[in-house]
Amino acid sequence: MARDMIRDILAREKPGGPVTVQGWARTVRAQKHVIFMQLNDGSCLADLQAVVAEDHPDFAALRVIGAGAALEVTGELAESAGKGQRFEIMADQITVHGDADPTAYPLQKKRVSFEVMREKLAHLRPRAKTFGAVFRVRNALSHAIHTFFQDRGFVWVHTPIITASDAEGAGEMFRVTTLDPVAPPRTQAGDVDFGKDFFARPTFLTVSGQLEAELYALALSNVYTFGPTFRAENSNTSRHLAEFWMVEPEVAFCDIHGNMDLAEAFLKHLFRTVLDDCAEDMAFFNQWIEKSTCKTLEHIVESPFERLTYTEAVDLLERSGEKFEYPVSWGKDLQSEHERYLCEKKIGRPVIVTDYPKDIKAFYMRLNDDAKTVRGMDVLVPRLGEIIGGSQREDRLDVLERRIDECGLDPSHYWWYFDTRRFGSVEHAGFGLGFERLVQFVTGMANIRDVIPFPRTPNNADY
RNA sequence: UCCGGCUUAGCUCAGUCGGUAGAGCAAGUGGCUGUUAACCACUGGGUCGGCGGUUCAAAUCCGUCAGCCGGAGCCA
Repeated sequence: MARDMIRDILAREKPGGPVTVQGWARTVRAQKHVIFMQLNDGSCLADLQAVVAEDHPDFAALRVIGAGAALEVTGELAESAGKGQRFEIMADQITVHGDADPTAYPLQKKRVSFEVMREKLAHLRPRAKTFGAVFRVRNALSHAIHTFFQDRGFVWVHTPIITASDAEGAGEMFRVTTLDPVAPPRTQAGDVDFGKDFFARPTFLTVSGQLEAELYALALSNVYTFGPTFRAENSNTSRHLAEFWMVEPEVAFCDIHGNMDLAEAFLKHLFRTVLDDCAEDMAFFNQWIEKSTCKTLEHIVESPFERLTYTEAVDLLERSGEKFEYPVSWGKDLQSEHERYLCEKKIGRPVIVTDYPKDIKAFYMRLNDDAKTVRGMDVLVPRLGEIIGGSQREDRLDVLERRIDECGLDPSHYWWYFDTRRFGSVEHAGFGLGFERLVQFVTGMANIRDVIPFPRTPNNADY
């Protein structure tokens, strides 16, 4: 008989008919005359209860089935005689595909902290309710990202994982090499000779696909990247990973205003989609993980985003009378506390701050006519602060070369990037979104390591 | 990487003044009216994060390394 997914069964209007469910036992409650088995197959948060009556030929053997066993149950779908669920299966045929020794299986009916699941049980944690919900929502967000861009005619560009450029000079990079680490070839000066390495030059794992995405935007007009990026920073926080996924749209013939419109529509689409399509999982997060998450997302979807220049934002903060741990002054980057004050207390909805001082932003952002600020933009949301960072790019060759020089970067690494400003340059803009931070924000999960299947952090790559 | 806290049974934790270890949950066994993290009774379960030091004696004091948590920096 064909398999029925629990999600589909629970969506039925009426009981009746034989069904076959394949899944894992969440708990088994064996009584003298009846056994209740709670089954989950990952298709949704809810379990389906299988009822084994006393006259079942295997009743005695089935009493000792423990949590974690892989089971296949066929039987009539009935209206539940007990409270707590609409339907249940009156088990007819039961196959135990794989038992789980209860003295050894760690996910028993008890609370296990996220830390333990992450450190000792990362291989089994997708079977826990919270992680099932996290990874279904993560999937829904990935899908929504592609849908948003594909529906608007954007081309998904697969930018390289291995790169020779150091992008924006932002962050330590992981070196990629096939040289013998014990006895690498040396130059006459005694340095490691990367000319003899696999690519005949030093190479690294990418820290951003933005520069490559710009090349493709200046040919295909609307593009986006969505893939893994790597930072070798020794960051030990609940918001950083050494390997994470990033979304980076890039649009030609577009200035910073078009960029802001895109970012606003993008976030609203993502939040609307999870609220609609992941209602059961989102209700779970709202009840157990972060009590304000659904309200916050609804509020963002319904609110027009406020747009302020950095100079206006600093002015508002200075006049606010609010005491900040870090004082505000023009020229310094906004701290998380400033960002949160702006959109939570002062404005009361998402805020996009633009036109930052050039000295606190990257070389590729377009210089304004005042020669002091650049066309960068940060999208700030309640509870998190910055969720998106982007800019209109510097499209003038002479200004770009000057900025590279000012930032102390080696222009010889960027000859191909300069060529796009030499041949058919046009204004263009884009932004970046850290995917795990998005998942974190939507689910309310406190630690970023719990929203990626296999977190990579300093001293941790066990699974 | 910096500051602070923490690391004891499978899990969550207690452990006084330094005298060699305790609870709840989970598990096992038995019982049980259709249960919902079922319930009731009993039972088993420990290299006190690693290494080193002080002491007659260390879970406890000191040093060091590692990890986790919170904050900061870096950033996404």
